[in-house]
Amino acid sequence: MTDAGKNLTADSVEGMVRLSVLLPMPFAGPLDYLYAAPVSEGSILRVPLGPREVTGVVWPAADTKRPSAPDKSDRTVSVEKLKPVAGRVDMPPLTPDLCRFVDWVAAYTLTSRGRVLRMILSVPAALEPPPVQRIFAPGRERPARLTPARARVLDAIAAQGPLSARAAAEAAGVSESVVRGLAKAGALTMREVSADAPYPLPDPTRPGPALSDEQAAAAAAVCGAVTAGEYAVFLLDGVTGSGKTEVYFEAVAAALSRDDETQILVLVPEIALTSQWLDRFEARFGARPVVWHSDVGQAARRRAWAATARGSARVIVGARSALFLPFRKLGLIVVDEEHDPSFKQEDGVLYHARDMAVLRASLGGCPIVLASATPSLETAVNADAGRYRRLRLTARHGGAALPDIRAVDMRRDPPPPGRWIAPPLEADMRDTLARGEQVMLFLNRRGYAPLTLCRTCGHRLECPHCSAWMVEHRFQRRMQCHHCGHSGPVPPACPSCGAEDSLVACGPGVERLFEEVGARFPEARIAVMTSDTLDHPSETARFVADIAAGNVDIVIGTQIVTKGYHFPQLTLVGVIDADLGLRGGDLRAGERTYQQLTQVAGRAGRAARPGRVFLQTYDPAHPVVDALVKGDGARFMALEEDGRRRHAMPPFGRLVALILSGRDESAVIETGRRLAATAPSGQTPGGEAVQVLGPAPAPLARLRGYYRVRLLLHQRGLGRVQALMRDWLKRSEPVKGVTVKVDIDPYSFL
DNA sequence: AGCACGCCGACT
DNA sequence: GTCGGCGTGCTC
Repeated sequence: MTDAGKNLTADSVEGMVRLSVLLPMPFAGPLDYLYAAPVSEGSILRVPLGPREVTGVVWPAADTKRPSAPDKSDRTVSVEKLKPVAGRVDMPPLTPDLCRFVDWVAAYTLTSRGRVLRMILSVPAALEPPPVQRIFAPGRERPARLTPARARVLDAIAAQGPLSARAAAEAAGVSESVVRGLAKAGALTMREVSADAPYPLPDPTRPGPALSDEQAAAAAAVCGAVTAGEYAVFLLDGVTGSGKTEVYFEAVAAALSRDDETQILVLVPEIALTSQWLDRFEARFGARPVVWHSDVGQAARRRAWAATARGSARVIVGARSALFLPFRKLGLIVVDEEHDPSFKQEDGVLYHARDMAVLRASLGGCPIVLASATPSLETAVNADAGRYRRLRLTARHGGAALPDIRAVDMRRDPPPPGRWIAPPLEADMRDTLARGEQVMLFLNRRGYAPLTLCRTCGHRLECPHCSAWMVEHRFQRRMQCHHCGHSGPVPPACPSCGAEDSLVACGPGVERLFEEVGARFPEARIAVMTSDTLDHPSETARFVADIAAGNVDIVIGTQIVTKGYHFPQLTLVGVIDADLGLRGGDLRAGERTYQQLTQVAGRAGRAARPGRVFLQTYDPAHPVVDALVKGDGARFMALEEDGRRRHAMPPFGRLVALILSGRDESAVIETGRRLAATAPSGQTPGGEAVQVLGPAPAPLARLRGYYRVRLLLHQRGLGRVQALMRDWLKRSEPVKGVTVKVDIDPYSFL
């Protein structure tokens, strides 16, 4: 880094240019600095800020066509106050379309541009020179004393080429001091190289699998857009097991084949990013893609970020935050399982990665593929309106049949008291196991039981920080809050009345189901897959390999098992409580449950043997259950669409949630009152009716010790709501100690 | 976001 | 008498 501008005098200001620099902090807009020469927009700089030095990005001048209102602090700071830039960072500039993307996301989500830039510059270490590694190569001298240990080290390096001290020592079975000793004696020479070896390149010329006619047609459509390098949105709508991945792999191959620079981003829900997915990618392209998600360690993140910015990373697969990587030349985006609710970021900057991915593709001028067996209503409506091009895959790959789905009426065929598997499911489990096939039981509830109460006084064990029940985790012998992570021992007596042996578990969790299955099927080998048992990726890989190898008879799992896995011997799926997701009445409950149950059902019978799915329900006539049983998702989604249209709910209207939270309950309530008093009502300038509901206590009225109140704005139309929201928030007097979060297009109603 | 400045309690 | 709690406020 240079020190341009040191000892700056008043006169030399004349020769300097003014630069707008956006900092990765929650400022309203860029700050101005001086620099000796013009610098291209997107360049990454070091600039002084008060007593410290920070990283910033040279920002394009405000674009009046952008949806954002101009920053209030637009008046220019006088030249005398400007400080000179401290230096430049050795990294290619952010591309103009990435800068525009930051502006758009900030304007859309009502956050500052600086906060969005912070998501881009998420790995400060990547901007520093890459760490060096010391490697040892054969030297000129012959060692004076060639001990056996020394000889083995020299042999290892002769055979494998230059090695680090650790690698050489390991290969020779000696300690690192032997290696250093050889270097000191001149028998080895030490060299410093960048620790970041380039990522292996995926090879698009390797032959792909044979595609069905449907797959080939879909692949051809996407590849055409990739080759043309034009913005286009495809909905790849294929039943579970139809081979959507193979189709978009063809598009990845086409993008890789364009030139040596084009980059590809594949977004997947975090839990679908499995070793099985990576193995498939490697089998197709001969190398693993660059992986990006929250569990990737510090060093790997730094390397992935830098390689993306420099263009040497060609294919990046990641969770939603990968959308904010600094690509140089994006040629294709894929959003797999596009309906998945986990694409909605629920804290910090609230954005929907699928929607923002479409925006990024449009700004970057590249095609995007949204893939799902159960497309979201939003995407389906866009496809029907012709904005997206729908590509259908109607048949399972390799001729496998879709599973036979039936409802088990729990009123007619209830399980015995204290048990959760109804007789029809239990009978089929026996038959399935007798045939040597596998069973999966799905219950989206971690722990032993969702509720523990006292038989004597009726007291319920609640989290001290949240309005939520403590969940017993019997494997760990602890009570746990699933919202804040608070945990404690299982109390020996009721904390309220003191009665001993009076606490009873109510309802099933996967651990309780495990107990029941163990009792009913003592011979069976059972695996429980939840975020508790799969907290390390290596653990997950072991479980998955074990199941795929047929070493497990019954898999019990939460939603973690619903995606991404392919277990050829699995033929029976039992959904313990198909009604679970339908309670609570949020806007998308029906849609989400339909999608989730379709995905779990899709785990059954993916290979030669046909699959069966049992849905245990107290309401077999419910449209969701009915649609699944009849295999008529289209009718269900049409019904859902009709309801949303009638009520002008998304995707035919807009919702914005305000979440107020603070430690002091009365201050939070007061904020709610003030916001309600100044709430917009009537019609927007565009003639769309708006209405504000609330304030009401949030469904989790207390979370981590914070009181939470919600307001919901509903606009009966699709006009922009941002200006209206900004005005509203400006009109309302803030209360100290209370934070107000704005969630445009909320998904979760918690 | 940091980090300073700034005004009120328990210690050398 | 100081050290230090973290509550506002500024950073080009």
